Amino acid sequence: MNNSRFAISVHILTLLAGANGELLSSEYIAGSININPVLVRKELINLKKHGFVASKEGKNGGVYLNKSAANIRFSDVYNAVKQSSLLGEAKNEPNPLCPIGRQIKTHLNNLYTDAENAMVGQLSTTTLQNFLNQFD
Amino acid sequence: MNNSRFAISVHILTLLAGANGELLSSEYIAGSININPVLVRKELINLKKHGFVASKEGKNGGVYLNKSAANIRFSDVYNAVKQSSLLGEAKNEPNPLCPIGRQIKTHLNNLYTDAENAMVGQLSTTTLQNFLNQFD
DNA sequence: CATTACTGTAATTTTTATTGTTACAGTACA
DNA sequence: TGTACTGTAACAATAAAAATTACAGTAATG
Repeated sequence: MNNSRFAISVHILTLLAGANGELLSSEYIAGSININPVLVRKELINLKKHGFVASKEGKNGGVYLNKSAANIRFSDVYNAVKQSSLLGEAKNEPNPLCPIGRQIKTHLNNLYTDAENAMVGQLSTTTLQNFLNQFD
Repeated sequence: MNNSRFAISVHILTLLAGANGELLSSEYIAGSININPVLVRKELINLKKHGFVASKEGKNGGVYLNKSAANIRFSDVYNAVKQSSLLGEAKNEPNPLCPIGRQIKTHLNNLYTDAENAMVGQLSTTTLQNFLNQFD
């Protein structure tokens, strides 16, 4: 994860889970996170695509949770948001003439996959509802 | 991890582990990874600081592994290289007036710590020697 | 003892990624 | 028909990463 998209998505979902079905505007959400509303709307596109939230356009519109918080695991959020490899991808193309360079991408990918699976397994143990319950 | 430092460190260590004590120059290493030699040298500073490698200055100098490959676990490498939070830190400061915003950093940090621990646990199951053995 | 081949490191530039901003079309309520 | 939203595109600003240049320091070697 190179950017703060996971944190932003979790923040959005937590706000919505705490709103009890009430619609929240991207302006309001952005105010809580303290980022630009357009960034929130961009992130919402992705959260909608994955079925976590739905929105209502027009006046008095806004966003709401489209799935029960107890049925949203953090592994789901992670998978919805992830884009790049967990441990960072090398941008270079290793030297194919070097016996190590030639094969390292393959072996690194396997290593990364195992590491990521372990992490995702841990994330799957917590739901949005669990998370929300921690707030006073 | 925001950049490819983990991959670069692993690549360096794998080359050295395969070199059987022979000194490798940063130029040679950079050639295998296909990055700038200065980046290699910078990364070597860190690997030296953590005792994985040692170097010899001057003509015919170079770098060598300072620890047996079987005693270097990937979790050690990860810990030596890591700098930022695994899942990405939000740069913003959430709104302290919002009940969610006020507490989310704490709860997110706990979540991140658990996730990272799971991943590091997995990384600790593989040594540099295991990794090297996978190469033809 | 000068030349050569390295490491070590600082300073700077270039490139790429991320985040923020502006602008405006589309939608729905009142 | 005005107002308050979402949805998006285009672009600008900022930050982070990577590459480059430059050179001092060190050790082998003829």
